[in-house]
Amino acid sequence: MRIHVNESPPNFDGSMVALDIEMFGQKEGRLHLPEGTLASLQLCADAGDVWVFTEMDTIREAMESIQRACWIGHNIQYDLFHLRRFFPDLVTEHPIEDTMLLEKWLYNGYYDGFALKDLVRRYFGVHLDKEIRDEFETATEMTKEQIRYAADDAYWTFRTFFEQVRAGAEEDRDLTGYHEIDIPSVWSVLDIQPIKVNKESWITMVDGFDARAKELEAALGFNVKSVPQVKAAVLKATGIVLENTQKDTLEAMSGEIFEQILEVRKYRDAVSKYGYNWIEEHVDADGFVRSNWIVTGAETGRMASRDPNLENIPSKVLPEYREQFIQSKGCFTIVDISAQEPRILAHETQDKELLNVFKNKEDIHLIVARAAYKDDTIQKDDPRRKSAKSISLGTTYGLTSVGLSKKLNCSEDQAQEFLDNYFQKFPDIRLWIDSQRRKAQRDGYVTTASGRRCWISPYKFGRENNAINAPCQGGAADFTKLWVILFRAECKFAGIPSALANIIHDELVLDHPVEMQEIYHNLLESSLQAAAAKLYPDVPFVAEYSCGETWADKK
DNA sequence: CAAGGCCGCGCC
DNA sequence: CGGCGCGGCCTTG
Repeated sequence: MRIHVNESPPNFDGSMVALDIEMFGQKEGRLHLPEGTLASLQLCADAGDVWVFTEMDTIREAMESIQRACWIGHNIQYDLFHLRRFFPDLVTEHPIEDTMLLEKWLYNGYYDGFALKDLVRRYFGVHLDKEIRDEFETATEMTKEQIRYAADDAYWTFRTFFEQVRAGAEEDRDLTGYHEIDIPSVWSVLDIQPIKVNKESWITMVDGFDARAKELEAALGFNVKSVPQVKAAVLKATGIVLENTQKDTLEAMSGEIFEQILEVRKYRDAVSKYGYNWIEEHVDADGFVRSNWIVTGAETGRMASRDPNLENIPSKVLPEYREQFIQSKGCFTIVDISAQEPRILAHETQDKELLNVFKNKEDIHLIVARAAYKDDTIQKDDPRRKSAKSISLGTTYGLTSVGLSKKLNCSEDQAQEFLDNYFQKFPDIRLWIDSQRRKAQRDGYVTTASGRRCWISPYKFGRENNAINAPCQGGAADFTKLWVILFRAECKFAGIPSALANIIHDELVLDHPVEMQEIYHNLLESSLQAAAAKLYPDVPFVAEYSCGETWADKK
């Protein structure tokens, strides 16, 4: 391999070019923030030469030289994010490939390492040394070794991509979903705007939680976060020997001590997980939060969010938190898909009754409640409707009577009866569950609506449940990704920004000027229906829309 | 003493 | 009963 440093780039028109950057001055956990300076750009379009550029003007020249090429990266989202900071005019939507996303498309659930190092080991049996990477944190100029290291990454990214394509073809794998869902999603997540929080109000709120936790904790006299201490205290106070100290377990008990423990824990967790530290770490000087979005975060194909995770901000337990997320452009539009997973279950199972529930625009949880309890008089406000939610949800998780009985705090026999009644009403669900389990056993994988393959490890505990859950959860992820892709395209066509500020699995949050509310509503709805028509043509999809000043302003 | 396993829990 | 990310406790070497 020849390394060309700061030479004039060749003609890359029409090529497949592996692209990789190195950055100076970045810190762990903050790689996704607009921090650090560009150290170098490496390009590789054949296995013989790598072109390394270390000066801003030669990097610009190199970026210009690849405008009519397809870019290949390993986690190219990272490279594009930083290159766009310095050369916004040269990093607009462009043909790309990604060896990490492709590897996940091919083998998610089969392997568990998806770093370039892992791929190079798998495909070529070569060990890549990554220790030199740490030097970039404090360096300001590249040494010979660093240039060599940087060149290696582009070289191996290039070779890996073609090896993956070869392997995929050999196994007769369909890459349509990778190209139509995961790859365009890179542009979707690059497009997610920072979201504003009310820092002062957040701190005041946490002050209150902290004071409450301290007061209650002092009265209890032991550490509620310590399993041994909680078990000992409960034993002493009630004589009960606890198997675990989980929320569900304690909630099922009656007695003052259980309520007190849960109360302290709630506020303790609030302060430690979403408290002063969260503000300090994640709220930038401008009052905005910038999360790291991961296109394929879960084995099912779901996205993930970290540093901070914006998908698990309390909403039910302490609704005050979502009030601290505030509009910065006028108002939020919050849209979520109603009963997303049950709709996908209807598509997967093709159960006539279940399909009819949605075709007739009926309330799924109410219908399930009436079936499970064999009582047609149940109405919307009946508590049994809420229990039925656990049955609907549980189906997609592979629930058993044991799990359901714990959730509903009833006997196993009773839970079994509810399930029997449920499957009697929706017989094809049970058939589908059996067929998924057999398929996972026979083929080693199940698939989602986009053709995404979820490998089910035969050695993993609970694999039968994964076989059922993966198509539902993964199919829901496919849907949301496609929805956002189509929505972005419609916004682009309309000449307006996509305004996307957060994605929470089946919910989108948009931050936009008040007068744009109607147009965004219309574009969200038309892209939603287009995504549904493509992936789930036989099930009607319905979304609920809200507008307001904060994320808590949801119907 | 740091590292890592485990538990517990927030969201969907 | 499925999927994540993350903080704290507690054991390990």
